[in-house]
Amino acid sequence: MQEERRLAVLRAIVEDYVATEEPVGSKSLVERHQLNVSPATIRNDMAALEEEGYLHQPHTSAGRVPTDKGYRLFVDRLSTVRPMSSAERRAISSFLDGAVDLDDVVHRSVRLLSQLTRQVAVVQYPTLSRSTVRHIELVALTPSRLLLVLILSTGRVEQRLVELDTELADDDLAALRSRINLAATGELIADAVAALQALAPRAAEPASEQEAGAVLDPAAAVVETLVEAMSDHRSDERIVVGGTANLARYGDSFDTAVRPLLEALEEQVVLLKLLGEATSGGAVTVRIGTEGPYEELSSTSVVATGYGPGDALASLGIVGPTRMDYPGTMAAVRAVARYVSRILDES
Amino acid sequence: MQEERRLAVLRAIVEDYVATEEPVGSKSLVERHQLNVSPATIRNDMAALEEEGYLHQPHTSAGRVPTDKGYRLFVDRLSTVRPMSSAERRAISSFLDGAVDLDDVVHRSVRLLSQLTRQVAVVQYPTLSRSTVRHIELVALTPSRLLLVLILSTGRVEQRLVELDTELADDDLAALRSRINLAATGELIADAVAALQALAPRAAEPASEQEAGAVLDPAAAVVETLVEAMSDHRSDERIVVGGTANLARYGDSFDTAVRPLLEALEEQVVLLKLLGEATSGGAVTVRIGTEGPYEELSSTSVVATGYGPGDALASLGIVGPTRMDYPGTMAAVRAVARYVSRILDES
DNA sequence: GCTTGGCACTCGCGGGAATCGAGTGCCAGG
DNA sequence: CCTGGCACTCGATTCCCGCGAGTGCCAAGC
Repeated sequence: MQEERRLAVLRAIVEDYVATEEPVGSKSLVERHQLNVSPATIRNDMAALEEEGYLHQPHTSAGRVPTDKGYRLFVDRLSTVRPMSSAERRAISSFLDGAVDLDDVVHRSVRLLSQLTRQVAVVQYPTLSRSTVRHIELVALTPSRLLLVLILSTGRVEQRLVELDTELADDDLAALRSRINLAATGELIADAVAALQALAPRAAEPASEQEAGAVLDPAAAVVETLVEAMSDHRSDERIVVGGTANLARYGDSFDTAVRPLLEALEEQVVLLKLLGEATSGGAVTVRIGTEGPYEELSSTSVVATGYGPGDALASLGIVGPTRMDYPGTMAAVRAVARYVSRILDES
Repeated sequence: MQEERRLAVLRAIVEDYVATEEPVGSKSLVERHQLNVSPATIRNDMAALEEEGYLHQPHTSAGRVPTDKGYRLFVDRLSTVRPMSSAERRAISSFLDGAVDLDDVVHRSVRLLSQLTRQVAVVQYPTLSRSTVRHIELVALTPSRLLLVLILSTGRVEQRLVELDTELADDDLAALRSRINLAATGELIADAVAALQALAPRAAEPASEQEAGAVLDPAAAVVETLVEAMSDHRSDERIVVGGTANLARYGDSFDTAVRPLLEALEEQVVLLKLLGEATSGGAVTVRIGTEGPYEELSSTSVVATGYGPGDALASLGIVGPTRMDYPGTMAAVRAVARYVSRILDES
C-alpha cells in the first residue's frame, strides 16, 4: 500500500519538477495532485524515497528533486509513453514526405525532432555498413578520366574521380560497368567489397604496384577507388545537429550544463558513442545523467533510438537536461524514427 | 596633432577592451601604452571622443568602452590586418588539402575557421547560380527508370530519379545523353536551363501535359527534372555552422547575446542575409552591432567575405561579439577564403 | 593653447547584517 | 499508519555602508 503511494509520490515529484523547474515541497504536492493524504504523510514518504536514493534535497530546507536513479525508475516503471496525437502524426508525415533526397530527409528530421521536443536534436546518417549497393555507374568524362558514382540502397550517393594511366574504349567501359554491377549490385557493402576485389585481384596490393611504376589496369584502378569509397568511414561518422537554440531555455547553469553540451555537440565521436548505445533493440533508449562514461554531461540525458530496417541502420535522438519531459520526448523520438524508417524503405 | 593622438587613444582603448573585457580608464591606458602624456590629457581626449560618439561609459564613474561607431572607425582606419604567420598558413593549407569532396571542403572550412578565430563560423555552400555544368549523366537503372546525375564545376553533385512512361532503348539513351551534354556542358546554370528547354520545348508546360494524361516524351521528362534540379533553390540555401561551443566564452550576457545568436543561427534565412552582404567586392566585410536590420543581434558582429572565382560563388565568415579581435579575425577569414577558393579552382 | 597636477565628486561593487519564508523533521494524539 | 502542530534550518532577498576606480573641472605651468 504505502509502496504504491510512494511510487505515485515519486511520479508526481518528477512531473511537477519538470513542469516548474523548482524543487517541489510536500505542501504543493498535495495541492496539485489527488493524493488524499496530508503533507506530513508525504514528507514521510519523501524521506523514505530519499533514503533509497530516488530523491535529493539541494538544501536542508528546500523541496525535493529527483536523482538520476529517480528519473530512471520513472522512465522504466512509472511513465506511459504518451501516444502522439493524430494532428502531430499528420504534421510529422507531411513534413517528412516533402523530402527530395537523403540529405533532405536527414535535415528535415533533425529540424522536426528539435521542434517537437524543444531540445537539441541529433540525427546520424545511415551507416554505410548496413546498406546495400543499388547501382554503380562509370562515366567517361574524357577517355582517361572516369567518374564513379556509387548509389546505395539508403539513397546515399558517393562519387569519385579516377585518372587512368591508359585510355579506355567505350566497349571496354561498358563491359567493365556490367561486370562490376553484376558483382556488386544488391550486395551488402562488405560483400560488395569482397566481390569487387575478387574481380581485380591486382588491386589488393596497389601500393607495391604503384611504387613499381607499373601501369595500373583500368579495372584495378576503378575497383581500388570503389573499395576506398565504400570503406570510407568518414562518411559513416556524419551527424547532423539541430535546435541548439533550445539550449537557451536552460536558463540557469550555463557553465555546468550548456558549455559541456556545446562542446560535446562539436565532438562527433562523443555524439556517435552516445547515439551508438541506442542502435540495438527496437526500443527507445534513455541515458540519464551520469549513466555512461561522460562526467561532463552529468546533467544531461540522451533519448535515442535506431531507425531503418531492423532499426539497425543508424540512430537519431535528442539531448537535453535530465529534467525533461521523458514521456513526450520518447514518444516524439519514436514517432520520427518510425516515419524516417518508412520513408527510407519506400524510396 | 591632438587629432592624431585621439585616434591613437581610440585604438588603444579598443585593443585594451578586447583584451581585458573591462572598461578601460585613463590611468591604465597610459600605463600600458607609450602615449607620453598624462592621464588628465587622455581624459580630455576621451571626453572629446565620447562627444563624437566613438566611446561610451557604462556608468558615470567607470572607464570607457568603444561604441559600434568606435569599432567601425577602428576597423576602417586604425587596424592593420595582421598577416597570418607562416605556421598558421601551413596549418590552413594542410588542413584543407586533405579534403576529398565538396562536402568535406565545406565542413573542414567551418571547423578551421571556428578554431582559428575561436568564434562561431558559418560557411555557405557554393551557389548554384554561379557555377557551370561540368557533366550530365543519364543512367538507366531499368529501361523505364533513369537516374540523372548533374555534376557542377564546384564539385557539387545532384541526382534525381525519373520514371518514364515508356521504355527507352540504349541507343536512344546515348543519343539523348549526348544531345543534353552538348547543350549544357560548360554553361552557366541559367544558360544551361535555357538551352535545355530549347531542346525539348514541350517541357515548358509540364502541368497541362500531365493533366491531359498525355504520354510525356522521355526527353521532355528528363529535361523537366534537370531544370527542376538546377532551379532548386533549397540547395542554394545550404549553410554549415560550426564552433558553437565558442559561445560558451561569452560568459556574461547570456540572454542578450547568446540566445538571439543561437536563434539566428538556426534561421538560415537570417544567416544568408548576413553573409549575403559580403558577397560583393573582394574584401572582407565587417558588420558591427546594430549596423543592419537585426536589432536582436545588436551586440554581435559579422566578419565575412566571398570566396570562389571573383569571390562571387558564395560567402563564409564568422559571427562573434562586437568586442572581438578584428584584425586577427579578418586575417583568418581572408586567409581561409583564399585557400578555399584555390582548392575549388584546382579540383 | 595645449598639458598637467590637484581635488572634489560619483557611483558601482562587495561584504555583512537583518529579515523572510518555504520546507523540513519530529512528536504526540487519533 | 496517518495527521496536525511546532520548533528549526537555511537559502534567498533586501538593505546598508565603505571602498576605490575613475571622472570632470580648474588653475597653474610649459
